[in-house]
Amino acid sequence: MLPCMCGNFRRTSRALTQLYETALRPIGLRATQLTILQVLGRTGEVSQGQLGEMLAMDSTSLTRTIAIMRRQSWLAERPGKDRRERRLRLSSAGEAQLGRAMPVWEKVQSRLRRKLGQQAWNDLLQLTHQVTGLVTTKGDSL
Amino acid sequence: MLPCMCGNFRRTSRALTQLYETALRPIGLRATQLTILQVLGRTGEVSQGQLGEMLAMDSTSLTRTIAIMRRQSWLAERPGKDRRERRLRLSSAGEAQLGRAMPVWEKVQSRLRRKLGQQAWNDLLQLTHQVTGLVTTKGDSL
DNA sequence: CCATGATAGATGCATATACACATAGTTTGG
DNA sequence: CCAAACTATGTGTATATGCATCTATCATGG
Repeated sequence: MLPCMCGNFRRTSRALTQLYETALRPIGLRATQLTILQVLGRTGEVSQGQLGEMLAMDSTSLTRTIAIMRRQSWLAERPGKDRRERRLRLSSAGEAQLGRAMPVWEKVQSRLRRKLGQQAWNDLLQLTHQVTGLVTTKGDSL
Repeated sequence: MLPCMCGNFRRTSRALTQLYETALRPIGLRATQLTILQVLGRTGEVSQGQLGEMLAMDSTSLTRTIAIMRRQSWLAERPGKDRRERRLRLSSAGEAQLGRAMPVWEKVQSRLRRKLGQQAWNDLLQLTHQVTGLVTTKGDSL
């Protein structure tokens, strides 16, 4: 058991990413890309900066990932009233890709949930969410 | 709260990585590199493949990280009896770097533990370890 | 001992990701 | 209305990471 919380999370993320990406490989989707499709599917149109905040990801990092997803025609964008903004949403091809991904994703989720047990599963979703909130809160004394 | 366990872990990893790397930046150490120093400090000499297994990381990915750390002279290596293997250990400069990193790391760990509470902290270390084990076990029905 | 198949690590390629810095557009005090 | 400060995103650069594939070794059955 690594004593470092960060090292632990990074290791588990690598393991989970391999699990999910192995399942998603046949439909040509990476873990990050699935997350973006899922978030946009829920929220509708958001700016790149808002998306970065929701994902705890540097919004300039999203520039490259979005470019890749646009090449696949999964995303549509338009400028906002503030013309510096890129407002992003799923294209119809993006909705279709999300539709192909969901059954695969649900199967992986289910198998993992069964292995872990409902209690540990719920605890993990809650705790990881809590940590993200604690760590990303502005002005915290961390 | 993202519904995807993988997406959740990846997001929390990004947040934690920023927290830890901000603290480690003054001594010029990345999160992955700290983990490798800590593991080698504990285990002594191991092969690249063994290290990859301990970190749930593709051992060929380690080739590049190890090269970077060797440029900093933090690692020493020698071939094993099996001459395909690279057996790795900390150099004295690596031990010194680990020594510089530990107080910084402990401070970040403490602050986060205080914020989270001892119970959540322990639960997280245990649960993340469990997930890693479940997901990386060979021949699992996942 | 040798041909075969298996394994450890190296390399090419692609994505993920952060940060520093450059740019364009916005906001605001005067 | 304008200059200064601020903000959203793009770009250059570096590390992180996985997979396919290649090479050097090793292990094993004849």
